[in-house]
Amino acid sequence: MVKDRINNNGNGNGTNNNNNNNSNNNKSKLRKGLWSPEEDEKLIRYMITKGQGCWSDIARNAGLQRCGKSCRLRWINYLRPDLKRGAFSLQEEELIIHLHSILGNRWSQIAARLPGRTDNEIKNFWNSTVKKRLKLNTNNSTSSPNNSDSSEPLSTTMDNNNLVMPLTNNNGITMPINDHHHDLMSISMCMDNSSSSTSSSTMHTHHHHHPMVFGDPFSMLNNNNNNQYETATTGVAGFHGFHCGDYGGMLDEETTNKMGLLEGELSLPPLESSIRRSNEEEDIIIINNENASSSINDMKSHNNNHFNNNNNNNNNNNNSCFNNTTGNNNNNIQILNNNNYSSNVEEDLFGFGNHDHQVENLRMGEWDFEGLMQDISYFPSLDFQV
DNA sequence: AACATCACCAACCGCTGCGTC
DNA sequence: AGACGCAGCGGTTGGTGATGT
Repeated sequence: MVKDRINNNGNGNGTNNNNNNNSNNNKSKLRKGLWSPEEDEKLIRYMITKGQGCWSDIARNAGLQRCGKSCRLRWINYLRPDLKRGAFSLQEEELIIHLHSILGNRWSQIAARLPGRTDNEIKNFWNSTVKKRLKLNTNNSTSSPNNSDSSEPLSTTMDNNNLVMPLTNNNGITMPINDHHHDLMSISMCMDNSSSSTSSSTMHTHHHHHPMVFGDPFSMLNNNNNNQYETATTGVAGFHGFHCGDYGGMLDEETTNKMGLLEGELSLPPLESSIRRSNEEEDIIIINNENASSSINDMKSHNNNHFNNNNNNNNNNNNSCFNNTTGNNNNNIQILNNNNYSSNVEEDLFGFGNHDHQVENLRMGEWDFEGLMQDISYFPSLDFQV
């Protein structure tokens, strides 16, 4: 649920408008607080026509009395057309829990593995929902009394030759993990497919006592479970090259075939940012028959899902705004409409292009997934190669 | 109905890292 | 080398609607 809240505090400024800063007239004119629909429209128009660039320039040139930082946040967290919006699915929640158990409060890295979700969104979701739920679970079971909050990942422990995913972290949160479906597959999902060694890894998990939906990494891309396999074949672009082994018997043969996967082979989403920098590029086409404003309205509607396949694709692949094919090497993102409000925009329009740093950070950052996999590879019950 | 409290989440703040000059 | 600008990140705040009393 997303509320389009308009800030009406009388003077038209943000609720937190800081008028104390009189040393800089320009700054004092900058709006703060909630964004108005007009501001949204301005920003979207600008991003559509000009694409992404220096945010302070964008703020200025778009006629927004906002700082560049604010524009950037608004775009990334709210206006970007590839945002999924809506409630988190169970699968996403599971994934978030797992990723958090490994990454800690590295929200951007978690978000990079949840297509269509922002770090802010995940962070809020975690703080408002998951954390509480986990604490409840903690209270219902014995757990570490340590109550300090922590941004560190939860620890993993060994239990009788089985990997038992994080029991408690420093804040005493006990992960609701009694099931063995919390296995290495979840860890593997966190890995960057840039690693050649991991991409060829074969991972076996041995315990699938429950038909864990989480095992379907594509379902998290689409809330409509009826269509999850459609999503698997036509869904979010760039899901390639990451093979995670055993599906644990969760998919029958037909499903496997439908997904176009070899038995025991599964392509999982790598880092979203990695997707975006993939050499295998995708056509992203937004078609609008009306005018720019309707395009904008469409983008602003939270059901737009330009980048999510859903039941409405009418089995027409051309309708898919986000064609996922590993062999698709044409990389144009096009905004099309009938009113000359179209432009070929660079990839950056959707915030894709500006993740170079992020990609680098993710690859070079402090979290060494390769190392993680090596660290865990000696777990006796985990039969995979690194 | 009125008020208090809770829950959610958009947006801000401060900090860090990186690139450029 | 250091100053500066910018992007990005994570923590925090505060407004608003929902819910409880």
